[in-house]
Order: sequence, then C-alpha cells, then structure tokens
Amino acid sequence: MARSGYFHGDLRRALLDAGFDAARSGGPEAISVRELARGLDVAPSAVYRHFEGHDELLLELSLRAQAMVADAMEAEIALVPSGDPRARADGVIAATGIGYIRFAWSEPGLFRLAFRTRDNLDAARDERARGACGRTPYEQLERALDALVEVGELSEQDRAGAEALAWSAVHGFALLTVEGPLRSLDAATREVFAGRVVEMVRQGLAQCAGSRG
Amino acid sequence: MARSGYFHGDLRRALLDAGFDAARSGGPEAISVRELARGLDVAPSAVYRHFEGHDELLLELSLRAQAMVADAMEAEIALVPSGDPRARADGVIAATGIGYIRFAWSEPGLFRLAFRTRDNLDAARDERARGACGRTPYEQLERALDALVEVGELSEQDRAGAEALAWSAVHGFALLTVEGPLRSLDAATREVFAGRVVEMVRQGLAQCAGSRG
DNA sequence: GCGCGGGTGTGAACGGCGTTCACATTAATG
DNA sequence: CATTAATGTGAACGCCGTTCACACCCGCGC
Repeated sequence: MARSGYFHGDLRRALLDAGFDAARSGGPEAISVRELARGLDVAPSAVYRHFEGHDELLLELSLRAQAMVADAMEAEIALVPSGDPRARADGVIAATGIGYIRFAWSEPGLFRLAFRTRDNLDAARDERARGACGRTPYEQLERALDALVEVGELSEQDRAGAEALAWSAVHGFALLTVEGPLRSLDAATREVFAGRVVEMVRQGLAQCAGSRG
Repeated sequence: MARSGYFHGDLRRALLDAGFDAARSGGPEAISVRELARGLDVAPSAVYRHFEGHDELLLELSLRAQAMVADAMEAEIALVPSGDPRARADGVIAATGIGYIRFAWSEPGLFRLAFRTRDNLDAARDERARGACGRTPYEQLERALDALVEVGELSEQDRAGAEALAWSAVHGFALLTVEGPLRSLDAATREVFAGRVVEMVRQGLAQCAGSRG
C-alpha cells in the first residue's frame, strides 16, 4: 500500500477503507480526518479533494455499514425454511429482528456507525439511503412486513404502526445490549432475551392486525 | 448574575445551571468547557477547580437529567387510578413507559443527555446513578415490575427478562421518535404509536409470565 | 512531441476544543 | 496580622476540522 510517488492512486477508496477499519474497532468517534491522513501518509487537506468534509466521509461510511446490516438481515432471512406461508412470514419477521440484533453484537462499532444520528447527518443520510434500494435495514423490515400483509396477518393501514413497533423493540434492545445498561449480559442470556424480544414483536404485530383488520 | 470581583461566588452551581440550559436546547454536544466559561466570564481553567474535566461535568448533568426523567415517570404513575390491584399494576407499567416517552418528546436535549452512552462514561454513571436511589428511571421501572410480581403476573425469575423487554421497546421508540427515522411523526400519530408500544410491552410481559410461572 | 489545464497532494495557517501549569488573588484560620 | 488553602488567571500544549495559496503530474488537444 506504499504510495509510489506524488499521487496516491486511489485515495478516496483508501480513506473509506481506513475509516471503515477505524469505525470497526472504535466506532464512529474513531474516524478523524487527520488521523486517517496520517495513516495513509498524506496531508490532511488531501482528504478534502475527495470528500466535502468530515461529515460527508462519515455519511459515506455509514451507508456502507447500513448495507452490511441489511446483508446480515438478509442472510438470516435466507435461513428461514419455506413452507406454510403464514409460518414463513412469522419466521421472516423473527429473522429480520434477529439478524439486526446479531449484527449489532458482532460489529458494535459498525452498528453504531450505521445508526449514528447526531449532527444533522440524518436528513442527507435518509435520502441517500433510500436511493440505495434494498441495501438498507429499513427496506428489509418493509419487505418482512410485506410478507405479513400478503398472508393477511397485517392490514395495509397498520403497516406504519407495525413498523414503528417492530423497529422500536429491536433497535432498543440492540442499543441497550451494545452500549446501554444491558451491555454486560453474557452471550447465552442475551440470546434468550433477544428471542423474547422478537416474540413480543410477533405478538404485538398480531395484535395490531387483530384490533383493526 | 454579574460577578462582583475576583471570585464568582458559586461557580460550580453556575456551571451546572449553564450546562443544563445548554443541553436543554442543544443536547449534550452543546456542553463545552470553554463556552460555559465564556458565558460566565471566567477563564476556562477555572472550570477545573470544580470538575475533574469535561466528562465529569457531563456526568453530573446527566444524573440531573436522569432524575428529571424519573420524576416525569413518577408524575405519570401518580395519575393511575387505584382500584383492582391487577389493573393498577398494568396501568403503572403503561404509565411508566408513557412517562419516559413523553419526557423524551418534551425535553429531547435533556433526554439525550440522560442516556448518552459514549466515551466510557457509563461505568461511572451507572454506579453513581444507583447511589441516587429512587431518582433514576431504572428504579422506576423496577418498581413497576415489583407491582406486577406482587400481583402474581410476573415471576421473580422472569424479572430480568421482563425488564429488558419493556425497556427495549420503550427506549427504542423514544429514540426513534426523538432522533431517529420517526422523528418527523406528528404529535397525534406519535401518541397512537406510543400507546401501541406500551400495549405490546404489557402483552409481552404477560407472555413472559404465562410461559413459565 | 509539446504544452497546458485540471485534478490531486502539500504546507502553513486559522479558530476551536479539552487540558495543564505556574502564578495571582482572595477568604478564612490561628 | 501572617499563613494557608481555595479559587480564578493567562499562557501554553496538542488535538481537531477546515481553508487557501501553491506545487506537482497526468492526459488531452495541438
């Protein structure tokens, strides 16, 4: 990776990779323009040839991390056996949540990077994330809810509420276990609790349907 | 508030108050040693006569904010009509969650200050928060669960799991609406969703009891 | 084959931050 | 009244993100 001469070759890619590594071990706070430049033997100002600034760099990396969360969820969903569509829809819901939670456990730094919210980063991220169709956790959740709707376990009008419900519980649990008061739970207990959380969500969604549709 | 002479009078208190105001409108990121000192016409180094550093100042303010969350929950619980103990226990659970969520809505800056988790602030905070008995949201939740246990709707052994369940959903929902993708929800919809979240928690807790006790 | 323009990297600087330390000032104590 | 401990000062350190004038080099059009 030693640079040949005056030019670096692909500094943008190199910055993204280095930033990714930094976030992986230290979370989003570990991403510093100057430190990345130092690591790549480059002047700090060179970074600004490839990114508007620190925020845009973080945004780009956050999208990368979000895509990884989405992939993890998709992988978990892929394990759900097909069969009775109703049962499968339920299984997909559970897998979606479990995939999200397990990713948070296995890559806490990237998880925190993906769902970092401060600094008015959000608006831009939301827009761009919606652009990267199918590679965001939001999309995965919506697909899982689609399955429920198709099977008749959820009405169209309850979708928004159902989404809030499911997301709240799963995201909250992930946060509490990654950087909250539940972070010192041992792996086994964590798994048990995770199972109960998705079970609670499953029932909550059923109730959603039952009370209206 | 103009200082009389060389000494300030009660700089520690003044710093805490100013920091509180800053966090109230701008969240924890808005708390800066230098800016607080500037606002109080004091040298930045003077702050270090009263706090070990930035982190301890934030910790102190975070405890103050946590106490306010606890108060808000307690106020909401006080509104629950007494009567059938079972119904009341359920009502207390709901009020606990609603109080938490409403506080997050009415004071987002303080809410974020209270549950800020980065920078290894946590260990110290957890310890000190436990010291300030009864004035932390954790204690409020535990009391609400106590009520469920007394009424027989929850077994002792399921307490930990129940706590994780309830907290995950409520905290997650609060976060998503305060600084997450649900932050642009209108007040009415927000209330409806909040109701569903606590309802989901109530059922989840019942399920907890049913599957074991 | 040459020169030039535009993309890329440099180095120094700016203002901000948290923090430290030697020093000045004051209030309280004996 | 003299000493001491507490409190505030001012200048510095090293970090950060960011800007700007400048140096460098690749590739395009002549």
